[in-house]
Amino acid sequence: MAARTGGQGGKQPTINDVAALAGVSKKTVSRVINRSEFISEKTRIAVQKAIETLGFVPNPQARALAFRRNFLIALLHDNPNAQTVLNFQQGVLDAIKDSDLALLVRPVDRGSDKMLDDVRTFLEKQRPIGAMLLPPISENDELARLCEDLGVRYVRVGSALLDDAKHCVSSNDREVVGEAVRRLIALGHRRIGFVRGPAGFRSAAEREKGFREALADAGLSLADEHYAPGNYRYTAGIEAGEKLLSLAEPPTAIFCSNDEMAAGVMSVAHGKGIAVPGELSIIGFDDSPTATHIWPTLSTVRWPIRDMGVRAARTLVADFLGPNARIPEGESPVLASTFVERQSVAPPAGKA
Amino acid sequence: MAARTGGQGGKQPTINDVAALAGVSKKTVSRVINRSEFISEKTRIAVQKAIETLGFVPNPQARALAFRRNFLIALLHDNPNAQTVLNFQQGVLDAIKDSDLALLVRPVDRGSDKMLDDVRTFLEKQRPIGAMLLPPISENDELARLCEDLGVRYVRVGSALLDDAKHCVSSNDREVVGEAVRRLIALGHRRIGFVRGPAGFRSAAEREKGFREALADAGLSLADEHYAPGNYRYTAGIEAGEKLLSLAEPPTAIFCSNDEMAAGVMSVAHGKGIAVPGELSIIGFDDSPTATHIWPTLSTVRWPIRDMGVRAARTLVADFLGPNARIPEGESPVLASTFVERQSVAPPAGKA
DNA sequence: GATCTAAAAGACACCGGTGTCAAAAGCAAG
DNA sequence: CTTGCTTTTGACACCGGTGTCTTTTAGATC
Repeated sequence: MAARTGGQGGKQPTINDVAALAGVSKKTVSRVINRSEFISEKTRIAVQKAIETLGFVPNPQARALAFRRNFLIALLHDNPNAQTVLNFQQGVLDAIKDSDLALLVRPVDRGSDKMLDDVRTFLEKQRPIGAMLLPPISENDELARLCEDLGVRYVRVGSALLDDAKHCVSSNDREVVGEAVRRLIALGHRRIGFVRGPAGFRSAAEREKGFREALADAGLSLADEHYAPGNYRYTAGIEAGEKLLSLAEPPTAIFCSNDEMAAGVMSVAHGKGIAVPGELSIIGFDDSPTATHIWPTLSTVRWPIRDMGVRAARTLVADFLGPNARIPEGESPVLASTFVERQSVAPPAGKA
Repeated sequence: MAARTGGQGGKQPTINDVAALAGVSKKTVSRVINRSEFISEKTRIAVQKAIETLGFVPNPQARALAFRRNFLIALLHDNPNAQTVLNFQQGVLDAIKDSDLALLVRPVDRGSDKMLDDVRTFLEKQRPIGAMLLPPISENDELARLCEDLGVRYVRVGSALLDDAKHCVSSNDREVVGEAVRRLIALGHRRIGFVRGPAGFRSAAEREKGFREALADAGLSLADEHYAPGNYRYTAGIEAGEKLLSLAEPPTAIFCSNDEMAAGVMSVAHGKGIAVPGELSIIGFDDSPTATHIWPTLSTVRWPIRDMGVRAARTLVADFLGPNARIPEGESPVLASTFVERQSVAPPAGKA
């Protein structure tokens, strides 16, 4: 509600204007802006008034230059899943809303051999305070080292601990996948198929581990023929569905490493006239919008991605976000994913 | 492939270091950086060499300060559709990839009464060169005026011309919706339902116009009972589906103003045992990932959103993007949407 | 009132670039 | 070798803030 100057593209007032109006030196104004404690209440109020009268907003470039530090944090991602990126982004923005920070978004191409150079140039140019690395690029150790070398703070977001807690935000995917599988087993499923994520993805490996552990705990194991590779794409789900559902003894339930592939499996089932969930239960992972937009709605694992965005921002720049953003010493960087049961899961045929 | 300094968080070289190494004044280095023409080839080469030796990267904050202009462009959005935002973002990044520009992302809450103040503060703080407004906030005239007042360039992205060509990028939604509807009519459909987008959205109005025009051209009209309101959400699609498919004489085809609502209508059809496309054809709008992830796959209108991102960036800052980013005088700011036919469309029952 | 001390305010250089304008260098013509 | 002009280069102030150090002010004590 600060009073405004005329607008009309007129020049923004500077710290000098404020100083002149308040009848103090610019350094004093600077002290007020930065909440210095060595300033008398009377002066502070006078300066505040001048600031409001002029509608003064400190120039962040000048501050950045003088502070030798930019009030920017960067989000680096190479993500096939738009919703995830955007939700995370939203969380970060929630966290930095009332601060002086702004968010810079930078997609990177992990396939390119110039990737490291690109990121280096970007970081050298923009000099953000810190960078947040989303999976799968968070799994790249060279990238983390690069940040370290450049003096840029970083946080790696992942499905498992990738680094020490100071540089890490993750979720307990493995356990929750286990929970989902135990649910299938409890319903009576014994032949449970698995569609894997792409090789080289930590998230894919974690989900597979959780899956196998849960089977093993129940004295079951994953038959080779019930295993399908994948790459997190819909088409891989189609292929996996074709493979698993053409078997003489097809699985009665299939766990897919993400929702997109689950949607692919489901459409193969529809095409073959296999009822979901009557004859086939399906579980996905991500709780993407697709999960609720397909029919029947998909049971899946919800990743606390927005909260992870908040947490990542706090981990990175708690010191810029005010006292209640501080993360208590020793607090775990692992946030809880949850299994969300929807229509796509039921007891196997003949067990209802 | 520039040679690197040691790294290790050591200080970045500055323009002074380069000048010293090359044995010239810093102003001369500045000329090289900015490709000034008043410089001899010999000096230029010497300076270039010094730059490469040191791995010098100009400090953008200092430049921003001296130029009185920040090398940032902002993307303002309040968008329910993550994929759209991200695709657009990607297009913008394609366009600015080899430039000095960076992208700042800023979601805004169009519901909040502080929205204008928030945006104003943001723009005053960051002082981007320009801002891109995505729908629906692109339809807000006050926001455009605010940019104007603050001397921030702007581009409004929309489904129809919202402003003069200098401030506008749009797509020809109306015509393409017409094309889709004509296709339905050509297949033999006569009872065609319509699910509308939210009131106050220009895009929703455009789609409805296109729909009604095409019907009218064929001598048909939209029966009141075949009309359902909506808000672009899946649940609205469910409600619309319940309404339209419970009629004594339900429509044989339904046009939905976006894919999400189409997915809702489709799941109602599945639930009622109505075959898609055998007994009901469905068309959506957006070509979101959902469109290909549901079964049967959804016919829809593809918005050239990534291209619109490229175009928006060029419209905004062609002068920063090199000569081939210039938009030829008089080129239309309207990009072509296309009708994408998939499985969800067929002749009406009994007409096969 | 004089003296001492701590708190508050200011002077001035500096962050790393660019703009302006003057000086130097290069070159052709006289 | 001058002169006159154009091209190239440099000196210096400046963009709008902050850091450091000094000076001023206010209050306490004698």
